[in-house]
Amino acid sequence: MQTRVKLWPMNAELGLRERKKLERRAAIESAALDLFEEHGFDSTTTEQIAARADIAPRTFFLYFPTKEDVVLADYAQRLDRIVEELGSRPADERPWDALRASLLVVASDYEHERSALIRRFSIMTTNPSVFARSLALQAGWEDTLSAVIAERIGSGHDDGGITARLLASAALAAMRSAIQHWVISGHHEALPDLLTSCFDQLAHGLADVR
Amino acid sequence: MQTRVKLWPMNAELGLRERKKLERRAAIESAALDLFEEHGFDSTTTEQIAARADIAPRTFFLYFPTKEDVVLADYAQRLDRIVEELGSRPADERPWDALRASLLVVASDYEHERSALIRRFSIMTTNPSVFARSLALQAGWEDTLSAVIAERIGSGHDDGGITARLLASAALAAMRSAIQHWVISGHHEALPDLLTSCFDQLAHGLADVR
DNA sequence: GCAAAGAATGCAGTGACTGCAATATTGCGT
DNA sequence: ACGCAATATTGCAGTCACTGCATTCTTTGC
Repeated sequence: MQTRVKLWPMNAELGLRERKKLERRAAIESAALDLFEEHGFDSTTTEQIAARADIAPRTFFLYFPTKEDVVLADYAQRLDRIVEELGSRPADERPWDALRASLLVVASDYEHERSALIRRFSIMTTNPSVFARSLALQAGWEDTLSAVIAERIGSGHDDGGITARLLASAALAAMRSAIQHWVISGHHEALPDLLTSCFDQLAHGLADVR
Repeated sequence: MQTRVKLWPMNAELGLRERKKLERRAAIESAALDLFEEHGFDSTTTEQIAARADIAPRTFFLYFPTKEDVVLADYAQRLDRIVEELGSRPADERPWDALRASLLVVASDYEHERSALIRRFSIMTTNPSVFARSLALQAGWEDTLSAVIAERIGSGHDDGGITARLLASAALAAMRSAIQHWVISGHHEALPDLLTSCFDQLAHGLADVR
């Protein structure tokens, strides 16, 4: 068993330039999260973040497009991970099962990173603009996933991709529901179990609930 | 058969004050949408909107919390309509069917208001911040709907409301998928039909797609 | 008509974000 | 080592959404 920490992916073969960039990004991120926790998201200015991260105010925006995005800096890698997993699933597996398996990977990442996530989530749910940005990024996930799924189910299902979109959309809805429940219930149940149960409920018996 | 126009609900019994407020709100909205179409959302300032609506710049923010919200001014009433419909559904109907029926009401509203909606949608999909705000508002719908559904299914299902949330979330996912497809496919198919088909796919056969 | 409640306005900010021009740092060939 | 090209950082000046507060108008109930 191997504990995967990976704050940043291994950056052995990267040049000095790239490595510094990664480091700086991480420095900004951690400075920002600290400040958000201390003074709240709204009361923290990008200048303060820059100061603590030892960069010029202007430089902040070379690394993050908005203040909100700092809180959600991990989203891109999460999506990569999902897509990667989705690509490595057997071609004859049903899309729904492939989606379930792929999202489970992320769910267990989440489970392992609990404490770091709680920070982010609490900022996210507290602050409308961060929350909104988070949903927008997830909509991007939906686009990506539905494109991958559309490719998977191929031209047999030539419905303009609505089935693929629906699959992706439902899968992410399951994910959000599971996470939401996980968070508000104080992480009693394991996230992967919750997610599995959501997927099951969606696949069977959604219409049968009374 | 009765055509329901209702840009604003009938405001016969309202006092002058309330009536003026409604009018002003509508004036701001229409001024804003015109300007957004002419010059784009980003290049339109709230001052310009105020100028065209004949109000002081400061007053804009008495009517709308953000510039984004002008584009999404109808969302509150849509939700009201859904909840109202949901409340009038027979108590023994299955939640999923009740949700379907309620969202169909809004879908047919949408269908009838095509042209007005296209304006909004094109702004929404073009502009990230409007899109994000739209998703945030829909998340609010999800909260409301899942609370209503939770009440409906009662304490027999005492799972902390995750089933209710999942139902609401899936229903809205169906709605979004249907709308998205409706918009990008140029409104060939009728929105209510698309929505029905999404609901059906979700309820049966989601897991069976290959 | 009058006083109290509520709405509109003006003013003076704050802070996120941008374009641009100047400067510093790094990578690479010699 | 050295210099040159590429790239990253910085500073500056500006725009604009949005806010609090004090002031002025408008409506309403009497």
